[in-house]
Amino acid sequence: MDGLNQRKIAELSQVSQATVSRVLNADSGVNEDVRRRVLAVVQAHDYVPNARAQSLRGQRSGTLGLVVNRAPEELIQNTFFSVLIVSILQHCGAKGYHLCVDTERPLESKRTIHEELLRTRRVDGLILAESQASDARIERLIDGGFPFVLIGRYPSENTVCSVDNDNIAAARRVTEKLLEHGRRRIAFIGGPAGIYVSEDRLLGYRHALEAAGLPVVEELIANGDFSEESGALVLQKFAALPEPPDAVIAVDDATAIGAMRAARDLHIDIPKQIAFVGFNDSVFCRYFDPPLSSVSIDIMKLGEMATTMLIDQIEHREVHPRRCIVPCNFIERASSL
Amino acid sequence: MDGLNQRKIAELSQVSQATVSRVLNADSGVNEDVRRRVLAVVQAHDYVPNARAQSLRGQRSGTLGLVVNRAPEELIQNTFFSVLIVSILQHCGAKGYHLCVDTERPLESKRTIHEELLRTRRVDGLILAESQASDARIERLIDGGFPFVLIGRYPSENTVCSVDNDNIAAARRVTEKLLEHGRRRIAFIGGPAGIYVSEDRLLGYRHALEAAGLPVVEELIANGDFSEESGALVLQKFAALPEPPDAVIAVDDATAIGAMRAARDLHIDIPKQIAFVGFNDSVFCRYFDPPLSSVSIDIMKLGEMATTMLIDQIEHREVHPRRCIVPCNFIERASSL
DNA sequence: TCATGAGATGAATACGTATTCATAATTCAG
DNA sequence: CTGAATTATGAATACGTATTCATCTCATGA
Repeated sequence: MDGLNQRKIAELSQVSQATVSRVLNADSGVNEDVRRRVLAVVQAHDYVPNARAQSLRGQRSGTLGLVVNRAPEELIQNTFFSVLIVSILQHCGAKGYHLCVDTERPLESKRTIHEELLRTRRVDGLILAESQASDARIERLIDGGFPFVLIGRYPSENTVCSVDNDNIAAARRVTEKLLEHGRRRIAFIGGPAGIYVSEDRLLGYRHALEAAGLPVVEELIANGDFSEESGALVLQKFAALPEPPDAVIAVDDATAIGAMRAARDLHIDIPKQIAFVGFNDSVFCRYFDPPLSSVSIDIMKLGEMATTMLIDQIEHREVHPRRCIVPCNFIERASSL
Repeated sequence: MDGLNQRKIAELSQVSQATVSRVLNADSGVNEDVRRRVLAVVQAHDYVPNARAQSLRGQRSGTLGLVVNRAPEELIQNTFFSVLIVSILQHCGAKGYHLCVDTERPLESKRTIHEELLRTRRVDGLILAESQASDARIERLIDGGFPFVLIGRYPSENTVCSVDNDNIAAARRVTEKLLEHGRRRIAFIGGPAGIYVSEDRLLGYRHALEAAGLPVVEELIANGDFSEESGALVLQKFAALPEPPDAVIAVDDATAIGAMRAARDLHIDIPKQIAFVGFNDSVFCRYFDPPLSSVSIDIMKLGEMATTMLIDQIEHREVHPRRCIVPCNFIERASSL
């Protein structure tokens, strides 16, 4: 154990504790001899200042919080989360912050993790990666004036700092591309109702069809639940239609792959009879047969922007656009050519 | 902003700050009326104690540190990391701890992240997920008497708390299984030299061969670097041998898949002419053609044990076995049948 | 020579909590 | 009814740092 503090260093250096603090913080106005003497003692005893005391005194902890409010399975399956963490971690480190990660506590505890982290002053700000963001908890953060950045979308966008993919634009681009390739009955498989990612992608799909003067056929729009099974089920329904689709855009790679397998099982030729496109560009997309086209999301960029925006807020710098959009990249592979 | 503290609550409740503290900490010896009065004020003003002050005063931060000392690419590619975090997160939460994640800082900063976190008292203990653990930094942690748990292996095992897979046993089991299936020239593709995971798995492979009375053929043992390319390269060399292998165990799924693709490109029949087995049981294993056999690692368990052991140390409980081994599970798929 | 100011340093204080110590109020045994 | 034991509470202190305020020294200029 240490038991070492500035007072001890001060004694050993024959100066006051205040001077030790000044030396350590590179404060001006300390005699060169004294500075050297103190530093010598500090080094000799390998003294390290106590971060707890610093954060109590300094009113900042130097720690950012990341709240991941998703089901464990989702966190594990999806690389989104790990890439996000790595990205945030890198940028935190570069700017001298630490990162505290938490998931929402179960209902048992009254206090939200947001409060637990922010209101107790454990962290200086929060990055929220929530599945559904429209939430009373967020209102409380706004009311409290706490610095936070939302990854995703939020109804009142000008109030809240947020970072998001250009889901709408990306889905639109994918749809347009499929139209270019001559596909005419393009279907869409979303996630559960209310998930904004799914809604936005559906919106982009609609936009593209409307812009092309094509009807939006409601029977070609279905909901899954981000699982392979749900994709397969939906595809079977699609295949049973009098006029089955000649292309499927899925909200998710897993859904896309489920649908694709179902199509293969029905001996439907991919991509000749039907094309498939997923979202996320998961590692396994290129291993599939045929390789699955997918929309690659720049998660590293997402994390970078979120971190930067949050730190800007914390350090009272102007946060330029309150909402930042990171463009996606459509990776075309054999499944949609 | 809050600006709320126990003194203010005390004033409003017409008691002393000490009493407020006692009420909040469910201390005995406080009059029921007073308790109710204080609690009413606390709730009315939605007061939350300041964690910074608590940790300064209480000599504990209630936060664990997780240090991930690996290349960003590795963290992103491999699900190991994200699963580990999720697991640790869950068990931290259950026991009332928070989790601070950090990567090793670049060399620029003199101070190790270990020191940065532990010595500054930012966290109460550390979980180290390092690629090569044998390190002077660890010695310093031991000397300092800091609580920490190593994920992986360490030379002086009785001194250090560690959690690990049974890499040796698992590799041995895989090899034996392949022998059972009639494979006789089994090759092994490892990672870069010095990575203990790779060394342990190689050891298990050797053990199995020796136990079966078979020679360990050095030309069937090669090093990759956890990448597909390296797997492919090694396989091409293997294929060019006078007597090519009839099975390949790779240290890693990526390596295995690279090798498998190379074999396919050479029109070698899988698994008839050559079998493949990887490690990690990545999501994409089952999507591959043929589906890749792989050793599934119970990362959730790993995280649980590490967290439990660390918290036991921190709370001065006896830590039963200093080293815990989590068994792996061989998932056989078409690639090795 | 003295007043002025700059420069260096120590003393004191605040950050917000938990805990010890002292004290007042109450109870109990005799 | 008194002294001792118990209980409830407030005052004081410590955790370790950063910063303000006061003090002291020394040089400079008139």
